[in-house]
Amino acid sequence: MALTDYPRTGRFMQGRVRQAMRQREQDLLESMVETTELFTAPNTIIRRGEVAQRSTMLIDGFIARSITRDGKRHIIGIHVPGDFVDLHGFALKRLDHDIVTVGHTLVGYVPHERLVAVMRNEPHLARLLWFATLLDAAIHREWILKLEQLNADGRLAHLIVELWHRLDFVGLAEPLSCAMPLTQVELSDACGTTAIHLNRTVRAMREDGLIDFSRGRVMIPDMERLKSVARFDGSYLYGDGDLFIGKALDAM
Amino acid sequence: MALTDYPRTGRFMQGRVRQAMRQREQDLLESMVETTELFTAPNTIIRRGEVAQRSTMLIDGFIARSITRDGKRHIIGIHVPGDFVDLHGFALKRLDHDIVTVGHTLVGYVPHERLVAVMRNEPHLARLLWFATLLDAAIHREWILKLEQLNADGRLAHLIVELWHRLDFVGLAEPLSCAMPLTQVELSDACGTTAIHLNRTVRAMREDGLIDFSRGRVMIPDMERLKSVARFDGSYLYGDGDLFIGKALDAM
DNA sequence: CGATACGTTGATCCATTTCAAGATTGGTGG
DNA sequence: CCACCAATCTTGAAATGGATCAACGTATCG
Repeated sequence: MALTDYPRTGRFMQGRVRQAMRQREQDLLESMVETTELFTAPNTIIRRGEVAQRSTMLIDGFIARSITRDGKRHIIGIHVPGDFVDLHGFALKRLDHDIVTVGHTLVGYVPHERLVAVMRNEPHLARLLWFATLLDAAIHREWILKLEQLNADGRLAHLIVELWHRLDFVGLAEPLSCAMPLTQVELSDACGTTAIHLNRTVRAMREDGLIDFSRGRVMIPDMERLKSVARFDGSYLYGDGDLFIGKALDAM
Repeated sequence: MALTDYPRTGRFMQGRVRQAMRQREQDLLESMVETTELFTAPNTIIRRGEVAQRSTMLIDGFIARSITRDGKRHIIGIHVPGDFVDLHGFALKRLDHDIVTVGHTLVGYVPHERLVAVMRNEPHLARLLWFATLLDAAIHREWILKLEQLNADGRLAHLIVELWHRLDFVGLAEPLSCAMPLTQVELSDACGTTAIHLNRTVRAMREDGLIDFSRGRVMIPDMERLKSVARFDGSYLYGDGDLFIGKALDAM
């Protein structure tokens, strides 16, 4: 997958409300990226508590939000290309979690002063940015639900199905597989289980024909069955399927 | 506690960035409440999937966000007076969860067309509203963390300490106690455990002198010890203590 | 080719669920 | 005011999912 053969912000809100963005706004957003940076090894882009002067657009690869407590790392969110990873850092100023790259990652940086200008002069685009942070919150809520509701196999299934859908929105999923660069330790950090237990869960699900990992990808032989293990209902992802949202946003 | 001896929106952002609101903005917000409604029995104000034409300001009492899946209810967030409970419903339009009252509850309704006007004419107040939804998201993240990190006693301790702090922000907490109208079943729905297990956990914590429930209140004999059981770090609540946030918001 | 991260396995212990039932409380109508 | 009903809280015993401790295999890469 080439890293630079498409606009750097071309995936923002793709599959969601991107069609609500006017061409002018798309160009403006693209021009707001001041610099890009490529990480080829795990790296903490922003640390919890830091005061950020810029926000990060994920262009390619994966990024996790993590918090380390009592010496143990916990992953509280995962980002895919097109995500405005720490847009909330603009209004919140200091973040309550770390932003860490996973595998090879290309990001673009948007200085906060350019966001200030958008807030002042581009109310429609500003609304779209607000909407983007609300989507994050909706995903948070689903994670809360899955942690309350499911045990290890369901949690893992849910994580995979969610990532597949989000990658599909931005054109990065195959029908029966998608990239999955997280290690088992990282998966366990995101599922709230021990790495050991997650490993056994993976084996059981593999033997059951639900998932299979190989070379940074996950294979999903039977999506419907995996969804049912995950009790997955994708409406929280607010995809384009629900055309109403875009219209509602326009009417704002 | 009288229900109407203070402005209906007087607690919005209190303890957070309310001091960043100009008097004009405070008056404007107050005038945006079209009607109020008092619930004396459990009630679902808005149902998941519904298209809302107004948002709900919680004036007094408690409200939970819940999702029912596989016939089991899960609580994914709890609101205290001053919270703009479903402000995100304005931009998201349809909600991904229910909004249910807990005990006696007084709410105010703000029609969405008045929010549209704010978006157009009041950029500073609009930013504050955005900030309010980002606070919600920060609380979501902490819930994810607590579910990944803690077991039953820690989760319950965390829930209580968080609610105590949020009530304290709006002047509704006593030094060693606060209102706690949730039943044990509801607490278990919010902690991701069985009601039975939560009951045993409550007993153990009571015997240990950590918490005690009586007549809709929770007593906290030793806040520091409870915080340590909860591994509590309140920075995610973005309280006034961090004056920088308000200033950052003004500079936006 | 050795270091280092990653994946795998076994055995034991503990937290939590499940099923089943009883006790307590609060509210309502007679 | 009491009787009764429903919701809430409480307890017991057995089954299970997951954590923990301690290894060992296996990629991968400089």
